[in-house]
Amino acid sequence: MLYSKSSEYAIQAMIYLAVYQKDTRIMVHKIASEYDIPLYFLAKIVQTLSKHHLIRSFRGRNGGIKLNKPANDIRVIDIVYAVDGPPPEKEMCVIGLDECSDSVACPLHNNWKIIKENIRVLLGHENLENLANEVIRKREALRLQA
Amino acid sequence: MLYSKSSEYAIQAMIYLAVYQKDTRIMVHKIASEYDIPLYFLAKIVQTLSKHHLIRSFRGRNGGIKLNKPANDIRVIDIVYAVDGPPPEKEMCVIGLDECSDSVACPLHNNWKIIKENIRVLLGHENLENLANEVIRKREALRLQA
DNA sequence: TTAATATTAGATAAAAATATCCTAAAAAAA
DNA sequence: TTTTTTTAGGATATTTTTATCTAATATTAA
Repeated sequence: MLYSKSSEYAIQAMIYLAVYQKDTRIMVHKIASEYDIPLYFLAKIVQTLSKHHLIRSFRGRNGGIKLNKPANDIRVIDIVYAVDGPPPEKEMCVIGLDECSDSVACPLHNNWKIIKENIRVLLGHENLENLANEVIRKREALRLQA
Repeated sequence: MLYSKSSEYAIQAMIYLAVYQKDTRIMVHKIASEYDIPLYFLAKIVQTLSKHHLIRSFRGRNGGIKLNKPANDIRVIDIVYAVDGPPPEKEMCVIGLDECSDSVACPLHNNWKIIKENIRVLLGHENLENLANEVIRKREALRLQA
């Protein structure tokens, strides 16, 4: 949609950590099976997150991973940039024309610009704490309902 | 971004047709070199567009392709759907959680919903005639400037 | 110290997207 | 009719993304 499958998995994993973490280490295996993510694939992604210091990882018995910063200090966009890499220097034209800039815009340029800005704001604004709280709230609502 | 490279090329080609077409046939080769699209790749895409009746193609000398409908009757979204296929029945959750629907939404659901709707509206609203006129207007402005 | 357990890391594989090649078919010009 | 030109279509190749496997390393428990 906007980020890769890898980033999608990464966001899921990070939300999981934010929801369940009370300073305990959580196994990659656990997250993978919970969210149906291929284990070894997630393991790779976790390594990337670790290298970007978004999480800390611990080997061996009682090993696992945990957030490396307070959840409210990690934004969705940080995760996406870590996994997919930062966005290209010069924003690509949405319909691939190279005579496209703010001054000489392609015909869809201005409309897309607004939408892209909205996305950037959304991903930059949401932090893991908010998202985790949302998830918890929803679960609770579902539980009471049943 | 939202559509494949193939769709991007297709949009470019269709805009080209809308801009230059005066019922003349335009060679795929011409479009490919103009926009730096791999010729044989574009040829494939053109076949798809043809099968979806968005263009008509003619073989042999003086052959080429042309729009199959008035430019104002072709929307960007038609091109994207033709090339990438229609969108999936049930909209995927943007962060891949499957307990996600309007009633039980994932934490980013509602925000994304608005953005996705904006995109859909934009692509569904813009037609080739508008875009072609924009391109022509911009070119003219550039020409006068020089 | 040994065994069990989790991540790390490197290699490999499978799938999907993008790109290329070659021959055929069609159409017009010579 | 023959040649030239242009798209059509099938096969193949390359690249990128996603997924898997195996062995190594670190850590803790027994």
